[in-house]
Amino acid sequence: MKKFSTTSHDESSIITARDVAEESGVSISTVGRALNDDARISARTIAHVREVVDRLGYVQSMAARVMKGGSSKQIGLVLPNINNDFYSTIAQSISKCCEREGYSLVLSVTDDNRDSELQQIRDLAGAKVSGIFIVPSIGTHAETINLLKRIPHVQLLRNNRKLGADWFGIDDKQCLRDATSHLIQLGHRRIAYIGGLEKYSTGSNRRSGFRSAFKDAGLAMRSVTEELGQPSMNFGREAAARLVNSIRPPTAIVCAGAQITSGVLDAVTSLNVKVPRDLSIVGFSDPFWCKFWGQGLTTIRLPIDELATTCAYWFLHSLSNEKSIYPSHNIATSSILVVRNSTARPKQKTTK
Amino acid sequence: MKKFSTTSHDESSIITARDVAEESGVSISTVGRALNDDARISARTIAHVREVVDRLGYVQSMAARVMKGGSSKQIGLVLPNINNDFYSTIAQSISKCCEREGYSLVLSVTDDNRDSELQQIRDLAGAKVSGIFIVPSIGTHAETINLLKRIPHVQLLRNNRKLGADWFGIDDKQCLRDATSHLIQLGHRRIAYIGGLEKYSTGSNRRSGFRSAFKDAGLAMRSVTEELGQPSMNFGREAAARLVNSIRPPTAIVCAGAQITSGVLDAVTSLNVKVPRDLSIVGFSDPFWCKFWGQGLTTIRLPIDELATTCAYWFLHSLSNEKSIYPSHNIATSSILVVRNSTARPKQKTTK
DNA sequence: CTGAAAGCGCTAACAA
DNA sequence: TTGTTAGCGCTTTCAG
Repeated sequence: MKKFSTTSHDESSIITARDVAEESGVSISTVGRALNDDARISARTIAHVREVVDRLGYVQSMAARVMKGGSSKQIGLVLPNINNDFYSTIAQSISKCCEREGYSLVLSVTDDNRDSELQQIRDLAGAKVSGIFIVPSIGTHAETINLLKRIPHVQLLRNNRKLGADWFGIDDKQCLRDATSHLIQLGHRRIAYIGGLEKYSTGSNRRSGFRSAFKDAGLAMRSVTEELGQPSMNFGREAAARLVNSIRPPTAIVCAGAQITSGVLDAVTSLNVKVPRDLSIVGFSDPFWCKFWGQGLTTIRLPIDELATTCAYWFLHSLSNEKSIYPSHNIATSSILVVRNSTARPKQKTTK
Repeated sequence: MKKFSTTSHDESSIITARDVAEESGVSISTVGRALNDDARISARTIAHVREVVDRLGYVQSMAARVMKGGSSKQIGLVLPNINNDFYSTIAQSISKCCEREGYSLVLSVTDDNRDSELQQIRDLAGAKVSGIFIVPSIGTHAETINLLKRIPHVQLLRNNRKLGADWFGIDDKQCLRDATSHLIQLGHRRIAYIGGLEKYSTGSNRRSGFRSAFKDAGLAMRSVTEELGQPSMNFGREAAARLVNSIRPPTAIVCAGAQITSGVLDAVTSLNVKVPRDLSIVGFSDPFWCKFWGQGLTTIRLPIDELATTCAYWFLHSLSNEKSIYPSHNIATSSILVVRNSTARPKQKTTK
């Protein structure tokens, strides 16, 4: 039998409900009930058990509870990465919601690699997480999809039709149409679009938004360039450099991705391009430093914080309220164009 | 008894080793052994079991393994927040290390709130995480400390003496001394320091670095101001505004915190202060956008990525190699001052 | 090489 | 109001 000192908790073996039971002279089930505020247990016993629990520093074993069919009270968050403002804001918001609702957050960073994604979702399944927030990678493995059939999940931003129907994202089409229209109205015609590959639902929607701005304006897309690639800073940097150094550089660039924007800004800064005199730029997403860039960067401000929070509460509540009345499919449309000083009329007319 | 279709995995109940055993006509223990590549199981059986496992989409239950005394293969990461470059870089690095070593990462965001910290560490203890990375809050509860006595953990950046001895951080004193010396050498004397409270180990070390720069230069700290507060953007903004609007504003500001730096830059930008003509600024930490600020922000570049990676590998290895030969206590000193264009000689001599 | 059985810590159904 | 007991799914002896 174990012995405990009253003040120190250095006892190396793990404290179980049984230890608490012995120490407080009741049975194991009484301990369990006391901790769950079971109505059948007398207030006096509850208080006593609680006192012993505190003294011994007992924590309930999640493993045992899960084995009995209980919830793990863990939620998975599967993201391409976490070291940029866009996703880290999402993580922060979701994390706080989970904490308030009594869940722990298991973070999986996939680097947009489907193998990594599969491995991590296997782990989440093994841990019997109660649910998963996922920004799906592309070419998600069939096994991943099967695994997710067994776990409540909600997609964020990107939308893979093979996964569950629940999705929260932004209106990608609208926000790129607004950004592009802004440039068109300023008189730009030779506009370049730098965005993610069409394999990403976001990439395809944003590109279609870009194109629809031309249609709205009744313009042909003659002098337009579209650069599609990985939604990474590197790709943005390379694409921007390529455009700036081309024979007939565009008079404006629209960025269709947060990390792409960073890359573009980096390239443009090192190449010493005068913005907006020689080139107008519209960025994507509005981290707080955008106002610092040059004389201020014109960007599409996305309500990612609200999006993540709304999504998190909806999801966590639908987990407890057994798939409540809420609708499945949502779009947060409220992205707005913040016009600062990186966009202006083009120096010279591009169409006569 | 359950029935499985060969192609679909929609069976709603959970697939256990027993299901695999039945389906493949061997015993449960054989399944377990096959999956652990036990030498005693024939290659043919292993292959067969594996095939069935893949077909049924079986995933081992972590809960059951943990109950048998196994490792949860989960690691906790306890941070004040995640929505800024500093901590999100740490999270990214640690996440990748954990993935490579076969661990999942449980993310806890404390907001520097000790109650939240306690709650989250209780959860981590309940989940029987194998270890914890923690940036401790201040005034950590005694119960938190007791809980951590039972869980291998390593502190990051901040150092609470009441917790375990393992710590990885930066040389806070050195980096602020370097930053301050730079300003002194440029001729500044009326220098303001904006940093975290002394309750934070980082706050106290950085302040002492600031002061030692004056000592090194043989200067009294007559015209110096020290603003101490929460290491938040808001505090940085307020402190900077206060200084700029004071009767005798400083000719230079040293920031001793990443978020404080953001706040200072924000204030200085909105107040339209001419940098470096009227005010020199040294920032803390070097996210990629620092080169965009004004003509480029002079900052202290910290090796946070390397720090986190080193720490993660050391920690994860010492978890498996039962507290290996590595030393306990580490400092990564290699922070360097990146001089850009936010620092210059002061407009007029402050000391005659 | 493989199977049977005990038990990890907890919850919940059944007794008392 | 409280105690007893049977598993949850796995690993790990000990027997074949």
